[in-house]
Amino acid sequence: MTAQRDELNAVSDTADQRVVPGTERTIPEATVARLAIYLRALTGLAERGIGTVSSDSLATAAGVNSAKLRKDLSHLGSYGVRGVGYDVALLTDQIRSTLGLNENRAVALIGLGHLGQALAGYAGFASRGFRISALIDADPAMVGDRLRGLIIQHVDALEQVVRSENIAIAVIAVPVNAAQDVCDRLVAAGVTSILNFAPTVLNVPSHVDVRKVDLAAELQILSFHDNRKGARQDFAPASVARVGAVGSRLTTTDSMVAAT
Amino acid sequence: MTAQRDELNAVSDTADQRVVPGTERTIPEATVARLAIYLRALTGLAERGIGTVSSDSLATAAGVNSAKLRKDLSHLGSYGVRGVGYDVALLTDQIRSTLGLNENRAVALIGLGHLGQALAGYAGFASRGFRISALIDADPAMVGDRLRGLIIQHVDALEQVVRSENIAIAVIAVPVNAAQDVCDRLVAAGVTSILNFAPTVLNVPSHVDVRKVDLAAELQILSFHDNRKGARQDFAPASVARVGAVGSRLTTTDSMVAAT
DNA sequence: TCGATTTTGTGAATGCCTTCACAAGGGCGT
DNA sequence: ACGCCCTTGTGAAGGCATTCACAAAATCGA
Repeated sequence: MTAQRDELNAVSDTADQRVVPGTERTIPEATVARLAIYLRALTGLAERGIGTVSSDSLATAAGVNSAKLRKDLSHLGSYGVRGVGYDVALLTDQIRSTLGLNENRAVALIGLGHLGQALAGYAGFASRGFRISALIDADPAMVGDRLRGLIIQHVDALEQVVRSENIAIAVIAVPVNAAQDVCDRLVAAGVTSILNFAPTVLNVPSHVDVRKVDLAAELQILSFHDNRKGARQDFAPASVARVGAVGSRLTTTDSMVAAT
Repeated sequence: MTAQRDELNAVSDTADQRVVPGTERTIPEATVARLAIYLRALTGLAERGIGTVSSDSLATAAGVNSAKLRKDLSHLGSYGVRGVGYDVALLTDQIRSTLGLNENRAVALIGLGHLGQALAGYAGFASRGFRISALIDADPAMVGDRLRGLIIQHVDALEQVVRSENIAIAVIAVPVNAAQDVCDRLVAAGVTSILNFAPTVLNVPSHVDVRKVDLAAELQILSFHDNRKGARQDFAPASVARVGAVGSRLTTTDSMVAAT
């Protein structure tokens, strides 16, 4: 899955990438997912005035091991300096560029229930490369209201809004039974990337990427492991940390559905 | 510093398959993550009165291919009937049991900002095996208020609440700079599974599981793929003029400030 | 009873990711 | 200049996960 065989990707802006002919730098999906984490860690370092960082400490800050970090960075042809480490500012630029975050990306948010409103107000979007540029809901009572500086539009105007703002990324936070319909309309209007919070599988054509966040599923996965723990070492209240076999798992939301 | 529990798993890694008496099997992590999806799909089928389902149609409903589904189910020793399919009710039970969802699990929710309040009201938790049994926030103005039938408690009482309700699973929805502290206290109070919405890496001892949901990271991953698509040729559907050039440099340069 | 048909369960093959381990490169002190 | 030490970058190895493909059930109709 994960369709998208990528070919040429010009757009190298900051540092010149050695664009070796025939070397289509294909970056593993798992690596891409971690780049976002590295970026976050780098931002933290920069704020603390740290200008250079070793793979070891960056890896620790990002919660991975250093071999993995180095392998990941090697995929984007990054420039570390042996014996020294990585330049924080340079690496930040490299990753931002790789992720396509160099100018803020316009995002549409559909559905302004509790979750939608929380997302609308989430500062992390703005600070990390995204600008919510359209708020859409189906409730007539909400339409016209102003939220975070934007006017809420009716879902009837969805296509028009998406087209006029040239939006490629949308966030779906509508009730589960409306999700597929909204999705279809977004896709028809030209959206190519969707972040889905509705607990349902969305059907999309193969050129559209869908990522999902299923909150209850996350808890269920935790529940599974918790269940196991309870069964294995019979209890042991928070006193001693049995550091034996299983390491703590640190996992991310997964799933990249690329459609049929 | 910042010890990383990942440790070099020099110790037996594959050898920790301690099969406890009973039906303990080892289930791949990737499979566990999908079980939650299957469960959701099964619930949908049951609601439509469907009593039996083939691996093929269940797979379609869950957005995976049927071979993967069957392999997954084989790990939990499920009983499908050859030539017929799976009994929806039976399979539902099997998965619920595997995930440890047989009785509702108590969950504590820490942080009642916009996101926290949205989570508190999320019906999907209750309907899928979880009961939020404690709401905690640091804002004195909120403490004592009633939200969704629960009284908001002050974070000072965190340990006491967690212990008295015997809570093993917690959801962290506090600002990023408070997250590690809250995490430490939860762990000390006996919590063994954490779902983290704060955009930071949490440090925990090895017996604790952390899953994280990083909303901005999800968008960034989409951004990466979208970037790749745009760089290719436009295969613009119908009329939509997907601006070929990535140009349009408005350079909003709003730097990065820590989210919260 | 038997053969046709359907669909599961699973070894085997393949491919992706992670981890290992070390040579190559670069700075720094003397 | 010259070693010494540090850290990167990366082949190679090893583990998981996915997919393939087919034999083994199980039902049904005649």
